[in-house]
Amino acid sequence: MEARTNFLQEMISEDIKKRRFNRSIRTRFPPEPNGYLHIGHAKAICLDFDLANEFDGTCNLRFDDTNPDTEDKAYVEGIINDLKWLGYEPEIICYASDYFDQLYAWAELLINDGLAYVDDQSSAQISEQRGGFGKPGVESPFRTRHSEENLKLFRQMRDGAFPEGHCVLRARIDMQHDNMQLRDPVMYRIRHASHYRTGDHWCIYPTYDWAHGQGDAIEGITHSLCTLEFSDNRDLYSWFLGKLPLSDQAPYQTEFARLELTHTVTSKRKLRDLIDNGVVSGWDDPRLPTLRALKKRGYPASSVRSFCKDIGAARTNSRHAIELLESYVRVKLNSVSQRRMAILKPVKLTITNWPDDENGDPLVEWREVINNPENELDGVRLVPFSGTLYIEEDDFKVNPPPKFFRLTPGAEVRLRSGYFITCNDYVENSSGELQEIYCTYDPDTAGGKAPDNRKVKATLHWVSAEHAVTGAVSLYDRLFTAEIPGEATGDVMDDLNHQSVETLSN
RNA sequence: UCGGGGAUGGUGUAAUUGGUAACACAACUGGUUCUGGUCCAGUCAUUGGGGGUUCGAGUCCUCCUCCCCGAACCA
Repeated sequence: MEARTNFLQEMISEDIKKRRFNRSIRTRFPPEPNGYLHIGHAKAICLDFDLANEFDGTCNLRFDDTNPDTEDKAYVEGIINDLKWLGYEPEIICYASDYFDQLYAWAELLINDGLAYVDDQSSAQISEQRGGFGKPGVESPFRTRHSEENLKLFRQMRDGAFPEGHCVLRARIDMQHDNMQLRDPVMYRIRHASHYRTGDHWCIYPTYDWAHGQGDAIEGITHSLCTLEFSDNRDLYSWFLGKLPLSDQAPYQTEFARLELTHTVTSKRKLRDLIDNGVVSGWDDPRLPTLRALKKRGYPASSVRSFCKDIGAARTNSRHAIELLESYVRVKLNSVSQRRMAILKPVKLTITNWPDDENGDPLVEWREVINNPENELDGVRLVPFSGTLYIEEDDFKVNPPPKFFRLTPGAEVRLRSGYFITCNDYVENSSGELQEIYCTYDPDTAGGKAPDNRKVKATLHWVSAEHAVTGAVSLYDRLFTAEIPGEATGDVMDDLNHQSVETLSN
């Protein structure tokens, strides 16, 4: 795969060339601890970390924990582990809640500068006054409160004098602005809830907009990358930073398109619904696109990383075919996986001319089998071969369709690393189900090679009946039949693939 | 309705920044093969539409069309 440059790399190169920052490149990955990471986050993570690495910078992991109602410590730990599995190590692990004191102090600063005010209206009133697309908003009657009063009220908010919803702190920007984000956005709201890190120390919590850019500035972030839906927040991001006394050049925000994949969902709400409704077994169900699920399914982290690296970044909304991700997994697995033989749906196969050993029992031969045809260094293993074997039900057909190359009555095939066998007979039960297959083997084809160089059309997997170990295997398919789940009816549940898992055991 | 963003094959990303559409996935043909895997070869777009500038336009100008995001005390 060719590594192509994306617009973010060009942008950072340009900043370096123009010496936009007096410090090294610094990025951050800012998840909210209210769910686990999925493949969409993986793209953001790879972008944040790889960009930093590429330009000799660093990347922080910062938990955006400004909403005590929905966040939890368990998610923090889960996310840290998921990130580690993906193969990245943050420069530091930090939390928006680390900055609550600084944020509070800066809020008082804005109040003193007449740039923020306490609004006693309900959220419904504020929402209504915000106006709409093309309709300017109207100013709150509390917008002209004096700084001293605002400061007094804000401190009372902090000290728990008011119930939830009684008032909020708003930035004083412009109720007529075309960008709705700048119509006096809320900076603090009252929540009498305990926070998983700060406990009951605070009863006012900063909003995303008031916390995010400030956290970036505190950490010395240079490039704050996020997804497209935050585009309109960018002006607000810059506005806040422009009003604060910062010693470094302020970071700036750039957006890229989030990763969407066919036949799956990545919204936290939809994932949660699937779990809560018992459609899947949990956050790590192998049919989910969460990192812990991919891990459980056996996806190598490196293939997830190369996938993310190669899809790059752009500002175009798009949806990648899930097959592309799968192809990265296959490429990786094909090169590193040691092969083993297992029979999922067994049918008994007896070799009628197989010899006995000196005790009169069927001879057991230990055949040498290559572990990985892609890598000689993986060596070989010995596998027991005898006169009674299991082969895959699908590998035998009494009445073969055209182009069926495997075992049929009268046909000769190879048992991988074993012998050539020819089917002479088979037995079915009264209901026509296959019971057993009878074959003869050619002793001259040991190891699967014929001395006369005759070809055989198929090579079958097998397992010695006497030595076989039982087990259970789950075969997972995609969770949704539709490319875009829910596109037709609006409900993703309507597009569920009801055969997304098949568990076989014996 | 207003603001912001976007449009290159079946899918997604690229195009030395105005120089003759590349790479991957998918599909289809054929070949190889001790995994119907892998591998190899081949086929598959004149860039949303119109007009313009130019020797030359996916790249510049202009008009149009369509798509996405935004009116939480969510992030």
